[in-house]
Amino acid sequence: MEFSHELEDLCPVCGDKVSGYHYGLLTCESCKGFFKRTVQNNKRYTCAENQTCRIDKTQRKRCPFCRFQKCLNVGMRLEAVRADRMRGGRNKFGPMYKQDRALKQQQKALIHVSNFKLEPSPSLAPSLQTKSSFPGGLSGLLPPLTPPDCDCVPPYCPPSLGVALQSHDSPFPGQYQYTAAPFPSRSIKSEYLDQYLISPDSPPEYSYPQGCLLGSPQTSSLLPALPPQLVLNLLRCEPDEAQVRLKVATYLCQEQKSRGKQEKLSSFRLLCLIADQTLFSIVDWARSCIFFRELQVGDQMKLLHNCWSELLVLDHICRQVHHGKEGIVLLVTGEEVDVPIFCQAGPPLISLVQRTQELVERLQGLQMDRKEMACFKFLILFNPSVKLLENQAFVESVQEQVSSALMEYTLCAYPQSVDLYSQLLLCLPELHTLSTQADDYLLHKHLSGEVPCNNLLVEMLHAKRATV
DNA sequence: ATAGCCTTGAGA
DNA sequence: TCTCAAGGCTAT
Repeated sequence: MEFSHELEDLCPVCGDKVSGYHYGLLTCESCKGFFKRTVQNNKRYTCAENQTCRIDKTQRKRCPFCRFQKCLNVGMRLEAVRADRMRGGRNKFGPMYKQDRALKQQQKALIHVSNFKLEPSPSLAPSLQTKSSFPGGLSGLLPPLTPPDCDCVPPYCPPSLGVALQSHDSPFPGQYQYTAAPFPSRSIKSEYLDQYLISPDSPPEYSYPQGCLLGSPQTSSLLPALPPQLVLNLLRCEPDEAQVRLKVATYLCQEQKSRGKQEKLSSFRLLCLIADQTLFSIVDWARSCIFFRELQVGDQMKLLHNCWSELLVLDHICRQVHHGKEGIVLLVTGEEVDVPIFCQAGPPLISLVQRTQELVERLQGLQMDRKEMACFKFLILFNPSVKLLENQAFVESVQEQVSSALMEYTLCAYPQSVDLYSQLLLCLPELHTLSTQADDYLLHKHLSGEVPCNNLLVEMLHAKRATV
């Protein structure tokens, strides 16, 4: 399957071709060299603009400051640059590279056997195509062969938020046990920072260019500016995209298998299933989150009923912001779809897709990073204006804590963009509007019988309508 | 300064 | 011995 190659072959910093693992993750040769030069020579750059320069293959030379920031943001590791400049050999990251390779291989194999593609539906998208290489291939979800991986997936049970919240099992009990955390690039940096926080006596060779002036304990010494602990804690709660992708792909595979060869899903129904599964992963995420897990189930349900569609839209937007390919939407399954294809579905969806893309571009312009995304999710989840909360004061205090941690973080990490925090917050109303628009669209489709039943999406839709 | 290619060497 | 991610070299 081409798309997995495409995804793997792009440098997360500039989008150039990947040449191997360098300093913690797959990058291109030039960003490898740039990172090495910067760290070895302890270079300090400044940004002539407002530290939001877009870094791509053609523009990467223009602003080394933003390029280096991006290197750090995507997870390149300072400590992989050797202080003694010794050549050859292996470092401690070797096993992680190996594990990451194995995970990617596993994913590729699974997606390859499931051979799943968006199918053109006469009513929706007559020529729906993806970036994948199947010639006219969009031949439905299911492989003619039964992938061995699918056999271990238990039958799907009708979902319910209450059950999902109370159960300690995943919605896919026994499906995949991940004995070791995979190696997502986003977690590397936080791991590194955590480690650094624990052992401040062994600082990395490179320090962040700016010190943090705010008075949090960890930044009061000569240490480089580090994100507030709360932000790191929130980041640690983030789910691993690769695991979610694998879960969704496995489910789709199973679903299509039970459906049989004749009955193919329409593109819209397929997208509903994908959204449904994503929603499950969002509930799983919330359930395991700090703060949220301390709430009573009743409050948990009220909060989720209130914000599920915003979280779903945000999840989608995060993916697009970091994906960074103009005019192409990246699905949670890893599949890439051309934006115009969605527009064939008619005006309501065109407007939704366009507005979403505009918000994506706005956040890309602000170079929103994963820590800020993690804070956003909590700000949306912990909404104290939700009616009839048992513990409204707690919800309010979480929102306040997260919001001040986000402010501190933006000021520490991007001190030259003093209004970054407010610019980010200004995006929240648009996100809310988008999610409302998406709700309306979904309800309309549901009423015309186009949304699959036994669906968490539908349950949430009804629950939300009932409370409004 | 950049980036493509080359050399090195610990661990599998 | 082979692999491949480190550092090094050099034309642009």
